[in-house]
Amino acid sequence: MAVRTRRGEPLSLDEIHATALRLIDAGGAEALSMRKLAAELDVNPMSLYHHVENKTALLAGVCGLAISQLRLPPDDGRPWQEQLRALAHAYRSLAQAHPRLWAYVHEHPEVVDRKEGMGAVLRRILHAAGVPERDVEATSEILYAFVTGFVYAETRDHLGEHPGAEDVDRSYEIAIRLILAGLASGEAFDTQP
Amino acid sequence: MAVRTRRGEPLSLDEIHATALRLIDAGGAEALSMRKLAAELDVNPMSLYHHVENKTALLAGVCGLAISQLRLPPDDGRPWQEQLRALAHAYRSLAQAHPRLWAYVHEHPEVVDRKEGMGAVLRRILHAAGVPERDVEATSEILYAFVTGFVYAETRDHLGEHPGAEDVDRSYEIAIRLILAGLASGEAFDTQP
DNA sequence: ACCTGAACACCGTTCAAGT
DNA sequence: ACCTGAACACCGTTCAAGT
Repeated sequence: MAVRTRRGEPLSLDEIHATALRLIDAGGAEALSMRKLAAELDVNPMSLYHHVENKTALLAGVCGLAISQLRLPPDDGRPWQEQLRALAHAYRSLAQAHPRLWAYVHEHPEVVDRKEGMGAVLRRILHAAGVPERDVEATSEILYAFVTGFVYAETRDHLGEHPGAEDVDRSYEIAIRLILAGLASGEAFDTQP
Repeated sequence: MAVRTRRGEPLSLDEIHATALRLIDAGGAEALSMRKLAAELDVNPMSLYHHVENKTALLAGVCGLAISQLRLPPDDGRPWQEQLRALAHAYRSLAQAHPRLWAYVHEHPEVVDRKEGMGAVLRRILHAAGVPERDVEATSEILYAFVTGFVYAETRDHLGEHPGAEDVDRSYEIAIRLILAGLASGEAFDTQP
């Protein structure tokens, strides 16, 4: 719409990422094309390849940028239940900020390193929650899948409409409590195979 | 590879669906193209449009076919825990039979009617589990998201490699037990907003 | 009725050439 | 160094024409 006054000035990676994110927020990652992005930047499509290896790398870059904005809750003295809530809340907030990008992240798990960041914090919390050492890793992956699955479904459902805050937040509260109660019971881990 | 002896005989919708499913099993829905499918059927690409409205409708058809193979556990007298296990098991088995198609289903939730089939059975079980009436619907969607999120992550992780049955099945068992224990505790539902 | 060939409007990406 | 135009190998789909 607005005519951009580029043309001449150098075209930075930051500018590419920012514009790509804007297009993804508007239409989803599947609607982003190198050619449309170039048009939005008022630049020849092929110029992009000077700053970015290919489309996959571009998308990975944008995802990495968003992921780096996840503020992981610190290891203060709070009970593990509160820390787990805080972590889930941080993740959900980020997804809600860029729901369409987050859908892409969920569909391309290879762009996020599960071993660092969220994974490490999750494992620490599960340890504090008394999960047996041998099950911490598996439980971490399970909870990651639960929370991402829930947030994916939630953001997808509400992409068109307004939030409808009331019901959604109650759903979220129930989901968190189900997980906390399941963990606290300890019943999930007493197998002996 | 093998030269098909079509050409002349009429080209049925069933044949199209079956061949599409085979291609999806091999390379995923994103690798399926109308042109490749036509080549595999030894037919002009445009002939497909005589049997199918477009690519989206074709994929919806294949998904519907797979979904219809879900054998929902009957309402026998078993305890709700066992029925929930059976339902989750049925869903997971189906996903494991066609993991790449199932990824597509997960990424396109509009192709499955959440109100019927699994949803109805889930709600019945949750009712039997003592979930308060007002929370049955929300809890059903939460558990659906949890299970699909887990199975999606699981099948995606193990698409290349062999199952590695031991660890995976233990993970699955922990996931189920977490949910069962969370539900049984009743702690998720005693809010008063 | 069922199939087809040519064509249109898109893609991502390579490569040789321009400044 | 950075950008570009033409070209290649793909897409989904429309439409008028063939049997």
